[in-house]
Amino acid sequence: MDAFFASVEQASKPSLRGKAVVVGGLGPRGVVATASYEARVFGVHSAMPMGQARRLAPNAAYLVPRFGFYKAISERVMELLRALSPLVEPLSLDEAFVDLEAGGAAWDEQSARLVGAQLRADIRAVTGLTGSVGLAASKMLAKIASEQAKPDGLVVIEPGTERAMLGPMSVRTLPGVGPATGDHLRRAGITTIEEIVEAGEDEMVRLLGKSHGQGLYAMALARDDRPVVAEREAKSVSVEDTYDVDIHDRVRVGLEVQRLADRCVRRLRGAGLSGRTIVLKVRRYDFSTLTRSETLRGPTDDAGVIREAAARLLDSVDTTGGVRLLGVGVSGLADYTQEDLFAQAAGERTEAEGPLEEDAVAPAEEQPALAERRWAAGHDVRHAVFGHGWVQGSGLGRVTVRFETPGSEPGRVRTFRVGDPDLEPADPLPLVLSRHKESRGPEGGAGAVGMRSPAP
DNA sequence: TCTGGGGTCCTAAAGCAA
DNA sequence: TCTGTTGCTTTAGGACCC
Repeated sequence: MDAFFASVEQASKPSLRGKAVVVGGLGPRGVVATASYEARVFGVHSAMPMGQARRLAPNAAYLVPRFGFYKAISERVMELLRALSPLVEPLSLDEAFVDLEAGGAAWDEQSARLVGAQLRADIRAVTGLTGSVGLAASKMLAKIASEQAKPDGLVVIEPGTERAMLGPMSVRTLPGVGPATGDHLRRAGITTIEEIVEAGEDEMVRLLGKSHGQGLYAMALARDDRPVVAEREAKSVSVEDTYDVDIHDRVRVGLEVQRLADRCVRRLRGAGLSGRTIVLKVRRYDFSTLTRSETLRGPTDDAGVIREAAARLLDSVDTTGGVRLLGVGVSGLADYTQEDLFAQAAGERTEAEGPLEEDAVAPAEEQPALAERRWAAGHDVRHAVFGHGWVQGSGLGRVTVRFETPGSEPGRVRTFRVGDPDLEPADPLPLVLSRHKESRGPEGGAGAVGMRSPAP
């Protein structure tokens, strides 16, 4: 999907169409999750600190992500993909590989193009959003093709043309080459994919190690036979929080770790999982990050056990100077939900579990944050008189709401008191009227789509 | 107002067992 | 019994991806 989060917001908010929209964390330490193409013109891009984005595009609309809504839309798209083939491998909410050959949906360039075009139309009809399709003989190439196809396009890489196409491209095009590897290669005089080929496999292994070196060399030759894998099991579950200001108080750090442990356990149990290895993550005031882990004798999903392990791990960490982020994770996952056989690993474990189930009441000091969350920028609201709208901004005891819906004209803005009883949070409205196939548009969008090698 | 959150995979060192 | 090799597990960190 093209600029997925931002596109969803533009589709639900007519007044934002054609405008610069930035979705991401709005706190003092937020980063950009997605920028609309209009915002990218100003140089705003994913992972950029929000403050920098605001300097570059001060007049853009800044919105908090609505993951639940994006997930629901993503589900609809994934359904369309699964109708094409049982082999669908989601990479994220807005991207997936599809093995069209395995599904019998396509067997050559011609049939693949047809499927891709129809898919784009279907996605447009079902979600109202556009996206892009990349068609090629491997996952790597399909991914590159889909990048080229964005926004709102379809690109086919024809078998036999791969090497010539890749040759002049930057090494950074290859999946797995990020800033560090890119720099490493550049210092060795390698900036293009053909230079990887010229350097040879041995040199790549010498530079990057066996696994990475061999992998990249193969990619540079357009050799990639990784299969599309439908169900990949989770290998870890974790939660983490970055705090608006560094935490110095050691007691508070301990409390936060307990809260994170509880949240982690809730997620773990929600997925019906247990795990053996508990991981504590600490990012300090200077952004240095360290992890400490402990492996139990058997998997657990017990809040007391995981809390205690996290607390023990924290004991071994120096937090003087302040802490910017804390995280708790569990890996070494096992599938059973049973009461674990080894809970006594924490021998003297008391039932000091406290209020775990369901979010305990937020501490008083979080009340302002709570009010802001209730009126988070971009979230939907309903007013008893003016109807459905969304929060444009809030502060100083006021909320500004724009009253419009996906199908309406751009709407009017009104301001209310934060405590106005006529105003309440609302669920997002569907982006497309739930019609049947007849309302299918001529254009559409989709995620990255892969196709296995056609027979030679 | 410098740098989110949720993951995956790889490497290397150290301890231990065969 | 001593020494060396190999391999597995645990731990810590880093790179990368969306």
